[in-house]
Amino acid sequence: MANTDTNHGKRATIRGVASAAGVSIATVSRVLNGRPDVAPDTREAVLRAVREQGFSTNRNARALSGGRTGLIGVTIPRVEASYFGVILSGASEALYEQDMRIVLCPTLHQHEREVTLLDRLMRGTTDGAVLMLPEESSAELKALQREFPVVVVDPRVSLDEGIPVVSAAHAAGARAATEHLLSLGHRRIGAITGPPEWIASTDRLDGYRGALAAAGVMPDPALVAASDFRVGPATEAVAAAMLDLPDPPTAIFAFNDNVAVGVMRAARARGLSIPDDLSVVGFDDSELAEIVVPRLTTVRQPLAEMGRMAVSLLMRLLENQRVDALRIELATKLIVRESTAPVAVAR
Amino acid sequence: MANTDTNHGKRATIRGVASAAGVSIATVSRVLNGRPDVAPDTREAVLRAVREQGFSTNRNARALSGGRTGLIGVTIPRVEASYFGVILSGASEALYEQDMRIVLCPTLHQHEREVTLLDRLMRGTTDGAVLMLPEESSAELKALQREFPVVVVDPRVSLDEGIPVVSAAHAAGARAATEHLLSLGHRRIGAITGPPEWIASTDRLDGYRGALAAAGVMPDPALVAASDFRVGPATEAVAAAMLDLPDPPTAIFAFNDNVAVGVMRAARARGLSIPDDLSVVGFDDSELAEIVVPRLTTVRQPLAEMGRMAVSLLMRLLENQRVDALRIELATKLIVRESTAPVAVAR
DNA sequence: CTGTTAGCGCATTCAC
DNA sequence: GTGAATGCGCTAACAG
Repeated sequence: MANTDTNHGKRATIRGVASAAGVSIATVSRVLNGRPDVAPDTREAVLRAVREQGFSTNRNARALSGGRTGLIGVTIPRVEASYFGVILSGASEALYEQDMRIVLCPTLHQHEREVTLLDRLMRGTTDGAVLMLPEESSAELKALQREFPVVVVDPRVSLDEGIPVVSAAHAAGARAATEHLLSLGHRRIGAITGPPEWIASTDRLDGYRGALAAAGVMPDPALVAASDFRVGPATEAVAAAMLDLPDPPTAIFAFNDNVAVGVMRAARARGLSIPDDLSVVGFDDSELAEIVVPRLTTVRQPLAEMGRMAVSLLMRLLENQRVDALRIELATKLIVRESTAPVAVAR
Repeated sequence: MANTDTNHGKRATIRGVASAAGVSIATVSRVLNGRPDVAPDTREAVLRAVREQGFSTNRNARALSGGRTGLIGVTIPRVEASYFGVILSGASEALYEQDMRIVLCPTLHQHEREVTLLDRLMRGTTDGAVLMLPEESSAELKALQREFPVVVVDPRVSLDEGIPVVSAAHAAGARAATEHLLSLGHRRIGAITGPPEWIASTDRLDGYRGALAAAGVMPDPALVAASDFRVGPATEAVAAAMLDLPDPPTAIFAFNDNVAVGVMRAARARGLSIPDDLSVVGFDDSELAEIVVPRLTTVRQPLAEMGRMAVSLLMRLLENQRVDALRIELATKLIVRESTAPVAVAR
């Protein structure tokens, strides 16, 4: 069966290009992969043939033969949550630029699905993976990472060294938020954290306390409470309790924007005006921040950047095998809007 | 080089399984693909070997040889937008159940990227694709669809017949929203649409007008205005203009939730209370709807269902080649919250 | 029912 | 510098 040089029927293959250019497929492969050992004219001829036939390499074949699949797995708890969506978006842009594509794996926060999915990803479909908020333990991740390039983004709990991870500078962000409040004259500054075992809680708490200490403000344990990170009655109740304190705070630093919304609702329910009676700072700079009235002062996490950084780290892992900085923290930024104001003079 | 039966080094292959089970690789392939023509004991033996070796088929090899890749492309304008995220989430769930995976292609609303991405998807990486809001013309889509199974979700403009598409029942949803307002006694009901060339605008407008007509309410052209679908000053201005009419509406049907937020802001700026002075209905039931104060009455689109439906349509396309219902409209649902109330008696 | 034989499209030694 | 040959892991006709 002679192969037709003119691609009329099916997709162009390397063979067609080779014969059109009057060279062997090996040579075509070389120029396709940017090898240096090809004569300029030969390269030229091949490229022309490639162009004429609209050829592009079949990734499956390449994967089977060479190893690389050009696909990167991304596990994500929930696709519809824009928080993760933004990280994903950053990662996807970076990958697009590298001419690689994403295999999406929504885990729904279920450990079992993570395991299944990762297992599948490893079975030749994918060159590596970006993991968001995995429920895996450090041990599992470490074992995984031994046979499969992986980087974790925004881990929920503290991970062992040796596991590549990129996250936001929680402590620094929290410090900035607290300092902002302090600079407005607030001294009784409440903090509503997330789940105590999460990094996002502990690290931000460190920043909060650090800022207070640096300003010589005595921390009041009554002004620190935990909540989950969601909007809802639970969060509002926590906020309410704090506002009902005998000596209530004049400002509250909510450890994420959802919590901040809860605080605002609780305040409204008590007839407190924001920011006049109570200043509120959030964390994340989610879409909420612009929607809410008044618009929320908050700490922006570089979510998209984290996604980009994760893939660039992963890419280096795929090549060098050895990278110097395995753990990366990206700076946050305080976004001042309308929910914070100088503390009221008379109270 | 004799292949080691015990898989100690690398990943198990079909060959290893075959020799372990004492059969040929062809037989293994058969049971792997659920072919009926295998003796029960043979099948049993093979399955045991598969289990013992922790074998699973290399998808690249299968793709190269057989055709199927087990991958479905999904183009999405912006991953971080939860509107699309929810559709994606539905699609991804359905795909997960089918043991297929998503190759994600964010297009950023750029036609050029869509073309590039689709081109790549077709080059053997993917078995078919789900397209969200493509900028492609009907002609392009039709050509595409000829050589590549594709279904469009939530098209922005009207598409030629023959192109498989799943969308929400815009008109019916709008009718329900308008009827709700009518049942509350409203007669002067404004409508703020999206871009006039979008289906979401025209179809919903039909529903709005239909409901009005059915109730014997004369439509007032002054009560219909267009906006883009985003939150922002432009939308607020449109709403403001309508509220400043000599004979303003007592209710406004915003064609999506973003616009509804704009209406609420414009109303607040005029000292109008919602829902006492003005009822507002949105469309989409986005996250906003629950956040906004008062919480928004709106028409819920079955976004996740649309995603699921799109893949199930696609699956059938991949098998039968012929499907009866190529165009599917999913029902919407009116969600009544706090932004609508009976029309004020005295005005 | 089961084994044999060919490739799928490409990357990759090796020679030349 | 370039070409011929070999195999990646699997599916798909064919035979038997």
